[in-house]
Amino acid sequence: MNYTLTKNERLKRGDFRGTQWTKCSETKHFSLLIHKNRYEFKRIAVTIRKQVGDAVVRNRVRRLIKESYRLHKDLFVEGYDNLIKVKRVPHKIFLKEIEDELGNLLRTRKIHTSTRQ
RNA sequence: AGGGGUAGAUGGGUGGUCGCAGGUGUAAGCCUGAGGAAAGUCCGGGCAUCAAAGGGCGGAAUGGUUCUUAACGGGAACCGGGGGUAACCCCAGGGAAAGUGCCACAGAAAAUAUACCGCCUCGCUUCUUGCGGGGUAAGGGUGAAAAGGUGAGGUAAGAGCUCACCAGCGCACGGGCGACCGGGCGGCUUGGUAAACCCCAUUCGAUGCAAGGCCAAAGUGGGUGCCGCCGAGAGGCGGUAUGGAUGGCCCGUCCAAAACCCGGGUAGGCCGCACAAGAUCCAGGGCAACCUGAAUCACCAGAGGAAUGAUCACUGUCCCGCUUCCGGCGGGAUACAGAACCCGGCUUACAGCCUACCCCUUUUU
Repeated sequence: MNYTLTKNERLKRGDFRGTQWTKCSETKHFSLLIHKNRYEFKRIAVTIRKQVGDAVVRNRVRRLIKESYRLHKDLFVEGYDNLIKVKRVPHKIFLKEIEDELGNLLRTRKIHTSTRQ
């Protein structure tokens, strides 16, 4: 188990073109969309709309989500692209809160991935 | 001591652990990694492409003067006007006798002046008085603004009708590079609005790094005007001057026409891309903005659905409470905000703390 997040694990511009995303689950602030990729490993991307907050808040939320992914990689499934959409900004932007909500997001997801495989 | 004005600085620190991006290195590792505003995208430039980026019309911007600068709508000094006891601050600050338009409500009248009340006078009538004609902008009332202001003379009552001073206009003189200032003379006078159209002067080609250049999977070939005649067709001969580009339009200019010519270009990658109007410091010039010269520094952010993060410990600053001999303990606060080609400005946001100079008031001497 490694706690890294390299460039290959991030989605690039071409990965968004014509991709059919499947919405798996959703919490108060986030929603999770996944898509089977053609690699052996998992990848992640975070999207936040400009209307959600200013650049400082958006940066902080994205970094904390990436940090949570890095520390809990085992919760994600291999061979899938994960797109986390931030619908609105939580009141408390701390690592603990983001980790907890992301845990909830992934726990409610399980059914969908099993049916796809 | 209190209140105020101007200019500026700072934008928490140290260490550990887990990570990210770039550079370097065979590797281990080492080095570097957001801001004063990175923001708003409001101006100006560099750079790049567009057919030479040419002329005219249109359009846009600017608007006291002189400087400064790569350039500016920025900055400096000065002039004029306004505000403040003062330090100081604010001003799109050219033209209203080139023309057109507008000036709500109120008011008699809002621009070739006008007569509602009042004042004076004449006629008729008459007990008081009333009616009609004429003169009058001194007074009343309205308004943001009422046809120069104040005073004296003058008059039937009045009026730049006359005179003095003031304001404004014109003329020459003196001073200043200039905006303008000063005193003098003249005739006595022409409302405001140009961030209404407009006029004048000056400036501006367009588009922005998603500019643009190079390589290039996949997929796929493309172009060669029109008319007439001949010919089965391929094609040939002759004629016509058209088609396309110029990004608001026109002129002008350029490109293409018979046998072959050539690829263009998506995904993706590389470059553009950080040595630049560079930073620090010194000397000289200038009231200042700024300029000139010398020295030193250099891997010093370079991402791309977008790195610069997370967490722990100690600690700095400020506030509150408790305790109190220095002091200690507990709690809280620590802003605005995130590079996206790069610079020079402007504007806006900003917790706390600090510095310099200046002004006013009070007290003491």
